[in-house]
Amino acid sequence: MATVKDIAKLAGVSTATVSRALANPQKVTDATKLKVQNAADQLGYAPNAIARSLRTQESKTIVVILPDIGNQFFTDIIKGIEQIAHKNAYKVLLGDAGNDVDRATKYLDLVYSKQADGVLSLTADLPIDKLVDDNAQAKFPLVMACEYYWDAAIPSVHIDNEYSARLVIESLVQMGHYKIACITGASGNSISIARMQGFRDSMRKWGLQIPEQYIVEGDYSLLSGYEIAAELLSLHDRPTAIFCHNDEMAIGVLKRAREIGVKVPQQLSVVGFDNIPFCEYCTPELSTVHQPRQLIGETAMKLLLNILSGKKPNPEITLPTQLLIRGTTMPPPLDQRLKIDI
Amino acid sequence: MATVKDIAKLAGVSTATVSRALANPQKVTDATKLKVQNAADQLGYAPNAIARSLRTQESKTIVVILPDIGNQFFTDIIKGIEQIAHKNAYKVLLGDAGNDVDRATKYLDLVYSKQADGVLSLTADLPIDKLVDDNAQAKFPLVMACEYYWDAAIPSVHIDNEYSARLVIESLVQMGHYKIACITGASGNSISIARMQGFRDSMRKWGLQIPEQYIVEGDYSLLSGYEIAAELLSLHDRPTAIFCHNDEMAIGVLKRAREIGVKVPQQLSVVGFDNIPFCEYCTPELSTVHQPRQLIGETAMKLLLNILSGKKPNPEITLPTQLLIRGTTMPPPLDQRLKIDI
DNA sequence: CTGAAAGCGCTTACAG
DNA sequence: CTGAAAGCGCTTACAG
Repeated sequence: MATVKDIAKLAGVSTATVSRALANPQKVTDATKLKVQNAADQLGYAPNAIARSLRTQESKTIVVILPDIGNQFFTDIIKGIEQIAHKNAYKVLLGDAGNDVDRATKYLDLVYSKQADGVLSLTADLPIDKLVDDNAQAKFPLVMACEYYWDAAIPSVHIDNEYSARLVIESLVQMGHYKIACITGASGNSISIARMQGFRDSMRKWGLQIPEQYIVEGDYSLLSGYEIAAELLSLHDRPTAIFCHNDEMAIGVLKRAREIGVKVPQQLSVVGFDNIPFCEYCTPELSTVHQPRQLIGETAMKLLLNILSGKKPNPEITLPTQLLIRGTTMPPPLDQRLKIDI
Repeated sequence: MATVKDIAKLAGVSTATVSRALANPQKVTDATKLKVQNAADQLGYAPNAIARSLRTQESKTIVVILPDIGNQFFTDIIKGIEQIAHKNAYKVLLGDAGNDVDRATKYLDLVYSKQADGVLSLTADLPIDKLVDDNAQAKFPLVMACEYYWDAAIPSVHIDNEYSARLVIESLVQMGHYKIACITGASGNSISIARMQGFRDSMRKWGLQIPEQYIVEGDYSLLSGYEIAAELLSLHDRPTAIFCHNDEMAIGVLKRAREIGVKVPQQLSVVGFDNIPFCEYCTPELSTVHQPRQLIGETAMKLLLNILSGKKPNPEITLPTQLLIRGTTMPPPLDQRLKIDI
């Protein structure tokens, strides 16, 4: 492999000039620029990014911590991140945590070992003391997307989960539903907590009860939706609607309902969250909350870029969502319909 | 950030000893090991991987080139790759090509810039001259998985696509289908070519014709299946079965059939390929060909590890598949059934 | 505009 | 077992 030294020799200049000619051509005569360029081409020169990193103390790489690469939801977010990153000459290292805190934490080492300049985390399932100091300030360039911490000053990009959940419940109540169950994400999950809050607030506003067994904890997988639906649908007082905290679980519910002969949406309304591509390919098509995923990724990356260049970024950005009523929701059977004056 | 120098000072030894105590503790007295260890802990030392890379000339990182991160199919393959990589102290850089040759090619630079030691490519949509020299030998540590080149000696791990396609067709023919259409991947795609070959061979074996308009090129997306199904199902002589070269397209076909009132499987059989998780959540559940995805990833990574450690690997490994007949296939209507003696 | 020199933080033959 | 020294391949103040 050719190095700057080889080019210097061939072009008859110093290594300093080679470096300048390649990186800052305006700092060099046209003649030398040409000489160096030719020599570099002739030798098939490829700069050693490792050596450059060591010298400049930056890797031009950021690491994205992904809760689970198997989750469709993150696809467009990553596309958004990559687009902005590449446009700004940053490389993206994707770290899949496989839903494991320790694996996720491991990726932070890349910053300390100087292989990455910053972190864009799509999970808040990380030990907070590794991220922030005693003043709740981030220890290194860090941005959160989708998830966030309540108690730390980490810049983050997310939707209004509480409000979006209220939209869902309002819509169901307007249709006449009052027996509404909910399948959540893991118990500590910040997103799920906010959606739960929105759910509870909305129900309280209408003076509606939530039986304890109507709230069940899932794990965002197809299977958990499928299994929990079995419980929910065999309840003595069966819910007429199920609000799932993501689309995968909702799709699991649809399958179970089909198998045990509960008609969707006539006997059961189902709402998901995220609007992954498969929603429109379900039978019936899944009602859900659309998130501007690509925009979330782009915005988060721009925030990180700001931090990386030394600017103080806005600490928090909230992006809009949209309730999509499709085929899995309709008013409940007449005898189970809420009677209120609207 | 503390460096070996700081530790050396604090522990009262040389930097050479620090390096040895940390990396090869057996080459050092227990006493010094302890001193160094303590000093390192006290300073919160994190080794600079960049400096180490520059010195050792290896990054302990491999890059995986992904055709499209949006494709569910690759999830488990990546899980397999990461598992073996991490177990062997290699980091994995995931590069999403977004179905773009140029973007895919860009990731090869990481090897030349010394940021990665080798490449594991999940796509063959790459300029071959960038990969191999005039003797068709790989220019750097490189392994292919799933896709491959016919004309280059690049180690690869894949299934027998031709044989698997024959399994599908045999099964359909046994049921009595003879009007079998096919939705392929992009025209140059090695996998799709092989599956097409298997399809043709099988049909020829039974003396069955394939009308030209029964073969349509898709792009492995939900949407392309959905759109192509509209053409296929409006044909004057409609096929009784459609073999899709992946599950996404098959799911698109299911949606279209539902919309225009073609009953699956009574009036139309559909078979996919890959067995992604969503297959079992379709209505009806999708018949498909199962690929041992995680094993493909693990095997490919082991192959790359072998190359990285200087061994000559087996050039090619074929892994078994399994035809899964589920709810989307059954014999065609009696009047459209093939009459043969089996 | 150009060059000589130092240095980023490690590791590793080479002596002792 | 330990240390002094060189060097991986760059970039960048500092002189000129």
